[in-house]
Amino acid sequence: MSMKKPDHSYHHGHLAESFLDAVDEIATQFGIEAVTLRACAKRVGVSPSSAFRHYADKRALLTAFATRAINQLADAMEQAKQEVQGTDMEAFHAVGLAYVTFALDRPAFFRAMWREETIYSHDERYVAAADRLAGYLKEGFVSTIRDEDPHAFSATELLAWSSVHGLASLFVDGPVARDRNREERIAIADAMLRGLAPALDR
Amino acid sequence: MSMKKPDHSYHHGHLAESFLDAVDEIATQFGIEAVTLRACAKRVGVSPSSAFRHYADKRALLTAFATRAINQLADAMEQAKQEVQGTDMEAFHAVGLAYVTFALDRPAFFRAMWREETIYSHDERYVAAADRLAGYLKEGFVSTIRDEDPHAFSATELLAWSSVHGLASLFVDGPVARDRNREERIAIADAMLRGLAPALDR
DNA sequence: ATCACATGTTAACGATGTTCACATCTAATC
DNA sequence: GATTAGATGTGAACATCGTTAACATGTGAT
Repeated sequence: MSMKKPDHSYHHGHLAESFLDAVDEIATQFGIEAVTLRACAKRVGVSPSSAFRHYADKRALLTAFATRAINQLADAMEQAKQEVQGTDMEAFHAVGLAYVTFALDRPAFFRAMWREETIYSHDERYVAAADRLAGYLKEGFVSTIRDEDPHAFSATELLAWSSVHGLASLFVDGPVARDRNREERIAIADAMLRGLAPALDR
Repeated sequence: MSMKKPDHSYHHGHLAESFLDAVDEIATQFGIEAVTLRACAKRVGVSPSSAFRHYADKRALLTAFATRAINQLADAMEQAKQEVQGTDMEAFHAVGLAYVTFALDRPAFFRAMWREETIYSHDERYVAAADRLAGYLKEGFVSTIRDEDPHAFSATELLAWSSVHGLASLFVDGPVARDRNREERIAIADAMLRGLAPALDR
Protein backbone atom coordinates (compact mmCIF):
# COMPACT_ATOMS: atom_id res chain seq x y z
CA MET A 1 0.00 0.00 0.00
CA SER A 2 2.11 2.84 -1.23
CA MET A 3 0.70 6.11 0.08
CA LYS A 4 3.04 8.48 -1.64
CA LYS A 5 1.97 12.02 -1.02
CA PRO A 6 1.57 13.70 -4.41
CA ASP A 7 3.82 16.67 -5.13
CA HIS A 8 1.47 19.58 -5.56
CA SER A 9 4.16 22.04 -6.56
CA TYR A 10 3.75 21.05 -10.18
CA HIS A 11 0.52 19.09 -10.39
CA HIS A 12 -2.34 20.98 -8.90
CA GLY A 13 -4.73 18.12 -8.38
CA HIS A 14 -8.14 19.73 -8.61
CA LEU A 15 -7.63 22.21 -11.38
CA ALA A 16 -11.02 21.73 -12.98
CA GLU A 17 -12.86 22.71 -9.82
CA SER A 18 -10.39 25.44 -8.96
CA PHE A 19 -11.07 27.08 -12.30
CA LEU A 20 -14.77 27.02 -11.54
CA ASP A 21 -14.06 28.68 -8.20
CA ALA A 22 -12.00 31.32 -9.96
CA VAL A 23 -14.86 32.05 -12.36
CA ASP A 24 -17.09 32.26 -9.33
CA GLU A 25 -14.93 34.84 -7.58
CA ILE A 26 -14.16 36.96 -10.61
CA ALA A 27 -17.77 36.96 -11.78
CA THR A 28 -18.91 37.94 -8.29
CA GLN A 29 -16.41 40.76 -7.95
CA PHE A 30 -16.21 42.14 -11.46
CA GLY A 31 -19.01 40.57 -13.47
CA ILE A 32 -19.17 37.91 -16.13
CA GLU A 33 -17.57 40.11 -18.77
CA ALA A 34 -14.43 40.27 -16.67
CA VAL A 35 -14.04 36.51 -16.59
CA THR A 36 -10.93 35.74 -18.57
CA LEU A 37 -9.06 32.48 -18.91
CA ARG A 38 -5.82 34.24 -18.04
CA ALA A 39 -7.32 35.97 -15.04
CA CYS A 40 -8.69 32.67 -13.79
CA ALA A 41 -5.34 30.98 -14.29
CA LYS A 42 -3.52 33.73 -12.42
CA ARG A 43 -5.97 33.48 -9.56
CA VAL A 44 -5.47 29.73 -9.32
CA GLY A 45 -1.72 30.23 -9.63
CA VAL A 46 -1.27 28.25 -12.77
CA SER A 47 -0.38 28.86 -16.40
CA PRO A 48 -3.11 30.08 -18.76
CA SER A 49 -2.89 27.12 -21.09
CA SER A 50 -3.48 24.61 -18.33
CA ALA A 51 -7.20 25.27 -18.56
CA PHE A 52 -7.31 23.43 -21.85
CA ARG A 53 -6.41 20.14 -20.20
CA HIS A 54 -9.77 20.24 -18.46
CA TYR A 55 -12.01 22.28 -20.72
CA ALA A 56 -12.16 22.18 -24.47
CA ASP A 57 -12.41 25.96 -24.60
CA LYS A 58 -13.64 28.95 -22.68
CA ARG A 59 -17.21 28.23 -23.60
CA ALA A 60 -16.97 24.77 -22.05
CA LEU A 61 -15.69 26.32 -18.84
CA LEU A 62 -18.58 28.77 -18.80
CA THR A 63 -20.96 25.90 -19.46
CA ALA A 64 -19.64 24.05 -16.42
CA PHE A 65 -19.97 27.20 -14.37
CA ALA A 66 -23.52 27.81 -15.58
CA THR A 67 -24.36 24.23 -14.68
CA ARG A 68 -23.03 24.71 -11.17
CA ALA A 69 -24.95 27.97 -10.82
CA ILE A 70 -28.20 26.36 -11.92
CA ASN A 71 -27.73 23.60 -9.40
CA GLN A 72 -27.08 26.18 -6.67
CA LEU A 73 -30.30 27.93 -7.59
CA ALA A 74 -32.14 24.60 -7.59
CA ASP A 75 -30.69 23.89 -4.14
CA ALA A 76 -31.99 27.22 -2.87
CA MET A 77 -35.41 26.48 -4.32
CA GLU A 78 -35.52 23.02 -2.79
CA GLN A 79 -34.59 24.42 0.60
CA ALA A 80 -37.20 27.16 0.33
CA LYS A 81 -39.83 24.60 -0.49
CA GLN A 82 -38.95 22.39 2.45
CA GLU A 83 -39.02 25.30 4.87
CA VAL A 84 -42.67 26.08 4.15
CA GLN A 85 -45.20 23.47 5.03
CA GLY A 86 -48.34 24.88 3.52
CA THR A 87 -50.55 24.83 0.50
CA ASP A 88 -49.22 24.37 -3.00
CA MET A 89 -49.72 28.07 -3.53
CA GLU A 90 -47.64 28.95 -0.51
CA ALA A 91 -44.95 26.55 -1.61
CA PHE A 92 -44.81 28.12 -5.04
CA HIS A 93 -44.66 31.57 -3.51
CA ALA A 94 -41.62 30.58 -1.44
CA VAL A 95 -39.91 28.89 -4.38
CA GLY A 96 -40.56 31.89 -6.60
CA LEU A 97 -39.16 34.26 -4.02
CA ALA A 98 -36.05 32.09 -3.71
CA TYR A 99 -35.63 32.29 -7.47
CA VAL A 100 -35.80 36.09 -7.55
CA THR A 101 -33.67 36.44 -4.43
CA PHE A 102 -30.94 34.31 -5.96
CA ALA A 103 -30.88 36.57 -9.01
CA LEU A 104 -30.70 39.66 -6.81
CA ASP A 105 -27.87 38.31 -4.67
CA ARG A 106 -25.84 36.74 -7.46
CA PRO A 107 -26.58 38.71 -10.62
CA ALA A 108 -23.45 37.53 -12.39
CA PHE A 109 -24.41 33.92 -11.73
CA PHE A 110 -27.92 34.50 -12.94
CA ARG A 111 -26.59 36.05 -16.14
CA ALA A 112 -24.14 33.22 -16.68
CA MET A 113 -26.87 30.60 -16.44
CA TRP A 114 -28.86 31.85 -19.38
CA ARG A 115 -26.40 32.94 -22.00
CA GLU A 116 -27.13 30.75 -24.95
CA GLU A 117 -24.36 32.31 -26.99
CA THR A 118 -21.55 31.86 -24.48
CA ILE A 119 -22.31 28.34 -23.29
CA TYR A 120 -22.93 24.96 -24.90
CA SER A 121 -26.59 24.80 -24.06
CA HIS A 122 -26.90 21.22 -25.28
CA ASP A 123 -24.24 19.96 -22.90
CA GLU A 124 -25.45 16.86 -21.11
CA ARG A 125 -24.92 18.08 -17.59
CA TYR A 126 -26.24 21.54 -18.35
CA VAL A 127 -29.47 20.09 -19.70
CA ALA A 128 -29.77 17.82 -16.66
CA ALA A 129 -29.38 20.78 -14.30
CA ALA A 130 -31.94 22.81 -16.22
CA ASP A 131 -34.37 19.90 -16.08
CA ARG A 132 -33.88 19.59 -12.36
CA LEU A 133 -34.61 23.28 -11.92
CA ALA A 134 -37.69 23.10 -14.10
CA GLY A 135 -38.87 20.18 -12.03
CA TYR A 136 -38.71 22.17 -8.79
CA LEU A 137 -40.66 24.97 -10.40
CA LYS A 138 -43.41 22.59 -11.44
CA GLU A 139 -43.48 20.80 -8.12
CA GLY A 140 -43.27 24.07 -6.35
CA PHE A 141 -46.76 25.26 -7.00
CA VAL A 142 -48.75 22.24 -7.97
CA SER A 143 -48.59 18.54 -7.22
CA THR A 144 -47.68 16.90 -10.45
CA ILE A 145 -46.84 13.39 -11.44
CA ARG A 146 -43.14 13.04 -10.72
CA ASP A 147 -42.12 11.17 -13.81
CA GLU A 148 -43.77 13.51 -16.23
CA ASP A 149 -41.72 14.84 -19.11
CA PRO A 150 -39.79 17.79 -17.66
CA HIS A 151 -39.98 19.54 -21.00
CA ALA A 152 -43.76 19.49 -21.13
CA PHE A 153 -45.10 22.59 -19.44
CA SER A 154 -48.75 23.45 -19.17
CA ALA A 155 -49.73 27.02 -19.92
CA THR A 156 -50.19 27.65 -16.22
CA GLU A 157 -46.83 26.19 -15.27
CA LEU A 158 -45.14 28.19 -17.97
CA LEU A 159 -46.87 31.33 -16.77
CA ALA A 160 -45.53 30.71 -13.30
CA TRP A 161 -41.97 30.20 -14.48
CA SER A 162 -42.13 33.05 -16.97
CA SER A 163 -43.34 35.64 -14.50
CA VAL A 164 -40.75 34.68 -11.90
CA HIS A 165 -37.96 34.44 -14.44
CA GLY A 166 -39.07 37.65 -16.11
CA LEU A 167 -39.05 39.66 -12.92
CA ALA A 168 -35.63 38.31 -12.01
CA SER A 169 -34.35 39.23 -15.47
CA LEU A 170 -35.85 42.70 -15.36
CA PHE A 171 -34.24 43.28 -11.97
CA VAL A 172 -30.85 42.04 -13.10
CA ASP A 173 -30.64 43.29 -16.67
CA GLY A 174 -33.65 45.53 -17.09
CA PRO A 175 -34.75 49.01 -16.13
CA VAL A 176 -37.06 47.92 -13.33
CA ALA A 177 -36.62 49.20 -9.77
CA ARG A 178 -33.10 50.43 -10.43
CA ASP A 179 -33.32 52.81 -7.47
CA ARG A 180 -34.61 50.23 -5.02
CA ASN A 181 -32.54 48.20 -2.60
CA ARG A 182 -32.62 44.49 -1.98
CA GLU A 183 -35.45 44.42 0.53
CA GLU A 184 -37.65 46.73 -1.50
CA ARG A 185 -37.16 44.57 -4.54
CA ILE A 186 -38.03 41.44 -2.63
CA ALA A 187 -41.18 43.20 -1.46
CA ILE A 188 -42.01 44.02 -5.08
CA ALA A 189 -41.50 40.39 -6.02
CA ASP A 190 -43.72 39.37 -3.14
CA ALA A 191 -46.48 41.66 -4.34
CA MET A 192 -46.18 40.43 -7.89
CA LEU A 193 -46.40 36.81 -6.77
CA ARG A 194 -49.52 37.58 -4.75
CA GLY A 195 -51.04 39.17 -7.81
CA LEU A 196 -50.23 36.07 -9.80
CA ALA A 197 -52.23 33.80 -7.50
CA PRO A 198 -55.64 34.26 -9.22
CA ALA A 199 -54.16 32.95 -12.44
CA LEU A 200 -52.76 29.82 -10.80
CA ASP A 201 -55.92 28.89 -8.94
CA ARG A 202 -58.03 26.15 -10.34
CA MET B 1 -25.04 78.88 -52.98
CA SER B 2 -22.18 76.46 -53.51
CA MET B 3 -23.56 72.94 -53.87
CA LYS B 4 -20.29 71.04 -54.12
CA LYS B 5 -20.92 67.32 -54.15
CA PRO B 6 -18.94 65.86 -51.26
CA ASP B 7 -16.23 63.34 -52.14
CA HIS B 8 -17.36 60.09 -50.58
CA SER B 9 -14.21 58.20 -51.42
CA TYR B 10 -12.61 59.35 -48.25
CA HIS B 11 -15.37 60.78 -46.10
CA HIS B 12 -18.16 58.30 -45.69
CA GLY B 13 -20.86 60.63 -44.53
CA HIS B 14 -23.14 58.50 -42.40
CA LEU B 15 -20.65 56.35 -40.59
CA ALA B 16 -22.45 56.36 -37.26
CA GLU B 17 -25.59 54.86 -38.75
CA SER B 18 -23.67 52.54 -41.04
CA PHE B 19 -21.95 51.04 -38.05
CA LEU B 20 -25.33 50.40 -36.46
CA ASP B 21 -26.45 48.68 -39.65
CA ALA B 22 -23.32 46.56 -39.57
CA VAL B 23 -24.01 45.52 -35.99
CA ASP B 24 -27.52 44.71 -37.12
CA GLU B 25 -26.40 42.44 -39.93
CA ILE B 26 -23.62 40.68 -38.05
CA ALA B 27 -25.77 40.15 -34.98
CA THR B 28 -28.56 38.76 -37.14
CA GLN B 29 -26.29 36.39 -39.03
CA PHE B 30 -23.79 35.30 -36.40
CA GLY B 31 -25.09 36.51 -33.04
CA ILE B 32 -24.10 39.27 -30.70
CA GLU B 33 -20.89 37.57 -29.63
CA ALA B 34 -19.64 37.81 -33.19
CA VAL B 35 -20.06 41.58 -33.30
CA THR B 36 -16.58 43.00 -33.52
CA LEU B 37 -15.50 46.54 -34.20
CA ARG B 38 -13.16 45.32 -36.90
CA ALA B 39 -15.81 43.14 -38.50
CA CYS B 40 -18.21 46.08 -38.52
CA ALA B 41 -15.57 48.33 -40.04
CA LYS B 42 -14.75 45.81 -42.75
CA ARG B 43 -18.43 45.45 -43.58
CA VAL B 44 -18.83 49.19 -43.89
CA GLY B 45 -15.62 49.37 -45.89
CA VAL B 46 -13.75 51.61 -43.55
CA SER B 47 -10.82 51.42 -41.19
CA PRO B 48 -11.35 49.89 -37.73
CA SER B 49 -10.37 52.97 -35.80
CA SER B 50 -12.87 55.17 -37.57
CA ALA B 51 -15.54 53.90 -35.20
CA PHE B 52 -14.01 55.91 -32.40
CA ARG B 53 -14.85 59.21 -34.10
CA HIS B 54 -18.51 58.41 -33.50
CA TYR B 55 -18.57 56.16 -30.47
CA ALA B 56 -16.50 56.47 -27.34
CA ASP B 57 -15.92 52.74 -27.28
CA LYS B 58 -17.49 49.45 -28.27
CA ARG B 59 -19.87 49.61 -25.36
CA ALA B 60 -21.22 52.95 -26.58
CA LEU B 61 -21.85 51.44 -30.00
CA LEU B 62 -23.69 48.51 -28.44
CA THR B 63 -25.68 50.97 -26.35
CA ALA B 64 -26.77 52.82 -29.47
CA PHE B 65 -27.69 49.53 -31.09
CA ALA B 66 -29.66 48.41 -28.04
CA THR B 67 -31.48 51.74 -28.08
CA ARG B 68 -32.42 51.28 -31.70
CA ALA B 69 -33.56 47.72 -31.04
CA ILE B 70 -35.74 48.81 -28.13
CA ASN B 71 -37.35 51.45 -30.30
CA GLN B 72 -38.00 48.86 -33.01
CA LEU B 73 -39.69 46.65 -30.45
CA ALA B 74 -41.71 49.60 -29.18
CA ASP B 75 -42.75 50.35 -32.76
CA ALA B 76 -43.94 46.78 -33.19
CA MET B 77 -45.90 47.02 -29.96
CA GLU B 78 -47.47 50.30 -30.93
CA GLN B 79 -48.53 48.89 -34.28
CA ALA B 80 -49.94 45.76 -32.66
CA LYS B 81 -51.95 47.90 -30.30
CA GLN B 82 -53.40 50.05 -33.06
CA GLU B 83 -54.38 47.05 -35.13
CA VAL B 84 -56.69 45.71 -32.45
CA GLN B 85 -59.65 47.81 -31.50
CA GLY B 86 -60.96 45.95 -28.48
CA THR B 87 -60.93 45.80 -24.76
CA ASP B 88 -57.91 46.67 -22.70
CA MET B 89 -57.34 42.98 -22.19
CA GLU B 90 -57.35 42.29 -25.91
CA ALA B 91 -54.98 45.17 -26.48
CA PHE B 92 -52.56 43.84 -23.91
CA HIS B 93 -52.77 40.39 -25.43
CA ALA B 94 -51.78 41.76 -28.82
CA VAL B 95 -48.98 43.87 -27.39
CA GLY B 96 -47.65 40.95 -25.38
CA LEU B 97 -47.68 38.71 -28.42
CA ALA B 98 -45.79 41.36 -30.39
CA TYR B 99 -43.19 41.44 -27.63
CA VAL B 100 -42.63 37.70 -27.68
CA THR B 101 -42.73 37.53 -31.46
CA PHE B 102 -40.04 40.17 -31.73
CA ALA B 103 -37.80 38.15 -29.43
CA LEU B 104 -38.42 35.01 -31.49
CA ASP B 105 -37.71 36.70 -34.80
CA ARG B 106 -34.71 38.74 -33.67
CA PRO B 107 -33.08 36.88 -30.80
CA ALA B 108 -29.79 38.68 -31.16
CA PHE B 109 -31.55 42.03 -30.92
CA PHE B 110 -33.51 40.93 -27.92
CA ARG B 111 -30.30 39.83 -26.19
CA ALA B 112 -28.54 43.07 -27.06
CA MET B 113 -31.28 45.17 -25.50
CA TRP B 114 -30.88 43.79 -22.03
CA ARG B 115 -27.20 43.27 -21.45
CA GLU B 116 -26.42 45.47 -18.51
CA GLU B 117 -22.75 44.54 -18.60
CA THR B 118 -22.11 45.32 -22.25
CA ILE B 119 -24.04 48.57 -22.58
CA TYR B 120 -24.18 51.89 -20.75
CA SER B 121 -27.59 51.37 -19.23
CA HIS B 122 -27.72 54.92 -17.88
CA ASP B 123 -27.26 56.46 -21.31
CA GLU B 124 -29.82 59.19 -21.85
CA ARG B 125 -31.29 57.85 -25.07
CA TYR B 126 -31.26 54.27 -23.87
CA VAL B 127 -33.25 55.23 -20.79
CA ALA B 128 -35.67 57.21 -22.92
CA ALA B 129 -36.25 54.23 -25.21
CA ALA B 130 -36.77 51.91 -22.25
CA ASP B 131 -39.27 54.34 -20.76
CA ARG B 132 -41.16 54.51 -24.02
CA LEU B 133 -41.34 50.73 -24.15
CA ALA B 134 -42.48 50.51 -20.55
CA GLY B 135 -45.14 53.05 -21.37
CA TYR B 136 -46.62 50.95 -24.15
CA LEU B 137 -46.70 47.97 -21.87
CA LYS B 138 -48.63 49.89 -19.26
CA GLU B 139 -50.97 51.49 -21.76
CA GLY B 140 -51.33 48.20 -23.51
CA PHE B 141 -53.48 46.47 -21.00
CA VAL B 142 -54.99 49.13 -18.84
CA SER B 143 -55.95 52.76 -19.28
CA THR B 144 -53.61 54.70 -17.12
CA ILE B 145 -52.98 58.34 -16.60
CA ARG B 146 -50.59 59.31 -19.35
CA ASP B 147 -48.23 61.48 -17.39
CA GLU B 148 -47.70 59.02 -14.63
CA ASP B 149 -44.13 58.23 -13.61
CA PRO B 150 -42.97 55.61 -16.11
CA HIS B 151 -40.81 54.04 -13.42
CA ALA B 152 -43.71 53.44 -11.07
CA PHE B 153 -45.22 50.05 -11.81
CA SER B 154 -48.10 48.56 -9.93
CA ALA B 155 -47.82 44.93 -8.96
CA THR B 156 -50.26 44.02 -11.70
CA GLU B 157 -48.44 45.98 -14.36
CA LEU B 158 -45.16 44.45 -13.31
CA LEU B 159 -46.70 41.00 -13.44
CA ALA B 160 -47.81 41.64 -16.99
CA TRP B 161 -44.40 42.81 -18.11
CA SER B 162 -42.55 40.12 -16.19
CA SER B 163 -44.52 37.23 -17.60
CA VAL B 164 -44.19 38.48 -21.17
CA HIS B 165 -40.52 39.34 -20.77
CA GLY B 166 -39.87 36.09 -18.94
CA LEU B 167 -41.39 33.93 -21.63
CA ALA B 168 -39.46 35.80 -24.31
CA SER B 169 -36.24 35.31 -22.34
CA LEU B 170 -36.90 31.63 -21.74
CA PHE B 171 -37.54 31.16 -25.44
CA VAL B 172 -34.42 33.02 -26.47
CA ASP B 173 -31.92 32.02 -23.78
CA GLY B 174 -33.66 29.35 -21.79
CA PRO B 175 -34.47 25.68 -22.11
CA VAL B 176 -38.14 26.19 -22.94
CA ALA B 177 -39.67 24.79 -26.12
CA ARG B 178 -36.30 24.22 -27.77
CA ASP B 179 -37.81 21.70 -30.15
CA ARG B 180 -40.73 23.86 -31.21
CA ASN B 181 -40.89 26.06 -34.28
CA ARG B 182 -41.96 29.66 -34.49
CA GLU B 183 -45.70 29.09 -34.85
CA GLU B 184 -45.81 26.58 -32.03
CA ARG B 185 -44.00 28.98 -29.76
CA ILE B 186 -46.38 31.77 -30.62
CA ALA B 187 -49.23 29.42 -29.79
CA ILE B 188 -47.58 28.69 -26.44
CA ALA B 189 -47.28 32.40 -25.78
CA ASP B 190 -50.89 32.86 -26.72
CA ALA B 191 -51.96 30.20 -24.25
CA MET B 192 -49.85 31.67 -21.50
CA LEU B 193 -51.31 35.11 -22.07
CA ARG B 194 -54.80 33.71 -21.90
CA GLY B 195 -53.92 32.05 -18.63
CA LEU B 196 -52.66 35.36 -17.32
CA ALA B 197 -55.99 37.11 -17.84
CA PRO B 198 -57.57 36.19 -14.49
CA ALA B 199 -54.72 37.94 -12.69
CA LEU B 200 -55.13 41.14 -14.67
CA ASP B 201 -58.87 41.41 -14.25
CA ARG B 202 -60.17 43.86 -11.73
C1' DA C 1 -7.79 81.46 -50.69
C1' DT C 2 -7.27 80.36 -46.01
C1' DC C 3 -7.89 77.93 -42.08
C1' DA C 4 -10.27 75.68 -38.19
C1' DC C 5 -12.38 71.52 -37.61
C1' DA C 6 -14.57 67.26 -38.43
C1' DT C 7 -13.75 62.87 -40.27
C1' DG C 8 -11.03 58.89 -41.87
C1' DT C 9 -6.25 56.18 -41.99
C1' DT C 10 -2.10 53.87 -40.59
C1' DA C 11 0.74 51.77 -37.36
C1' DA C 12 1.29 50.30 -33.09
C1' DC C 13 0.18 48.61 -28.14
C1' DG C 14 -1.35 45.32 -24.61
C1' DA C 15 -4.71 41.73 -23.68
C1' DT C 16 -7.25 37.68 -25.09
C1' DG C 17 -8.24 32.70 -26.62
C1' DT C 18 -5.85 29.01 -28.41
C1' DT C 19 -2.13 25.78 -30.04
C1' DC C 20 2.05 23.14 -29.95
C1' DA C 21 6.25 21.34 -28.42
C1' DC C 22 8.05 20.29 -24.17
C1' DA C 23 8.46 19.35 -18.98
C1' DT C 24 6.93 16.97 -14.97
C1' DC C 25 4.46 13.97 -12.26
C1' DT C 26 1.42 9.50 -11.45
C1' DA C 27 0.28 4.89 -11.69
C1' DA C 28 0.44 0.49 -13.60
C1' DT C 29 3.60 -3.14 -15.25
C1' DC C 30 7.57 -6.01 -15.31
C1' DG D 1 12.40 -0.98 -7.56
C1' DA D 2 13.15 0.48 -12.27
C1' DT D 3 10.51 1.39 -16.61
C1' DT D 4 7.23 3.45 -19.06
C1' DA D 5 2.65 5.09 -20.88
C1' DG D 6 -0.45 8.51 -20.00
C1' DA D 7 -2.16 12.38 -17.58
C1' DT D 8 -1.30 17.02 -16.19
C1' DG D 9 1.08 21.58 -16.21
C1' DT D 10 4.48 25.07 -18.75
C1' DG D 11 6.42 28.37 -22.13
C1' DA D 12 6.56 30.53 -26.23
C1' DA D 13 4.13 31.75 -30.06
C1' DC D 14 0.00 33.21 -33.18
C1' DA D 15 -4.04 35.64 -34.89
C1' DT D 16 -7.50 38.63 -33.36
C1' DC D 17 -9.49 42.03 -30.44
C1' DG D 18 -10.27 46.97 -28.48
C1' DT D 19 -7.95 51.10 -28.23
C1' DT D 20 -4.71 55.01 -28.98
C1' DA D 21 -1.79 58.46 -31.19
C1' DA D 22 0.12 60.74 -35.00
C1' DC D 23 -1.09 61.81 -39.41
C1' DA D 24 -3.97 62.61 -43.84
C1' DT D 25 -7.92 64.31 -46.16
C1' DG D 26 -11.97 66.65 -46.99
C1' DT D 27 -15.72 70.42 -45.52
C1' DG D 28 -17.51 74.77 -44.59
C1' DA D 29 -17.09 79.33 -42.86
C1' DT D 30 -14.67 83.57 -43.28
